[in-house]
Amino acid sequence: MGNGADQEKHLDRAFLALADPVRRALIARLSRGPATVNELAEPFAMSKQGVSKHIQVLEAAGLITRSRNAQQRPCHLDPAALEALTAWIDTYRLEAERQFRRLDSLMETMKQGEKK
Amino acid sequence: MGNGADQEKHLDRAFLALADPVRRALIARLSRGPATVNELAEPFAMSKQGVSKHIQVLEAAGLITRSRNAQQRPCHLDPAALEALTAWIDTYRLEAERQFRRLDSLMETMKQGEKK
DNA sequence: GAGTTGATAAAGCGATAGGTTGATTATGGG
DNA sequence: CCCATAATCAACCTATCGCTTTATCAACTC
Repeated sequence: MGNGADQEKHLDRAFLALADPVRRALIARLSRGPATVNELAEPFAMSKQGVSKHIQVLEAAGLITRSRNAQQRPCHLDPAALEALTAWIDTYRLEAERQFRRLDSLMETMKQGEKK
Repeated sequence: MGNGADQEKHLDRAFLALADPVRRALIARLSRGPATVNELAEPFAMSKQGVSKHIQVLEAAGLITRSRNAQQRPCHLDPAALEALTAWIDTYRLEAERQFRRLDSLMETMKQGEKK
């Protein structure tokens, strides 16, 4: 075990974490620097507990890490975790683009053949 | 309307579409070329209707498009849709990395100050 | 036009995501 | 020690997700 299923679970959690406007807004905020739960919750028309849950989702997905400063537990965005996601997407985007180019040149070849 | 809420909804759908191992496998398959529902469903221990639903999720998210060929409705991966997602992620990843570098050079400056 | 094949629609079901409120746990200050 | 602050836990509710089975639609074949 732990072969690829864990990776799959991790991708599940990471992409699911991005599939929510509140969590994306949290990420946007955290990209500009660390912040506490209270700071993160302030702009939202939502209970602090609700935001705290969103933060836990982001943490479980590995997209953010947390430190400690007295009672506060500041959140930090992890760029490497984001990069892992773009890497996954790009694998298949690039493959698809390669296939398209292959098809294009095939059609070009066929068109040349017709002219003869 | 249509200001930014639609974009948010679109990102919701797109990232949610990626947050499932079956749908990611479908994307992986489609990156190597178009395929019909039957072809896509074949490798899965799941009803064809189940796979069809997954495909509809991918289509609603704009990640794939569909054409028509007799009774078949082949699926095609849309690389541009994938690129839009990496673009969103990279916006915040790059910003976060910029902030880290800024912090690093600040700490470097402070260390130099101490030496004096 | 009757049958066949590819794909979807509809309805139902268990699991879980996302939100609330109220109680509880740390940590620090006076 | 007592109190305030930061954050989480626990229980609960509703909506949605993922999947199944049954029935239906759409396009071709003979």
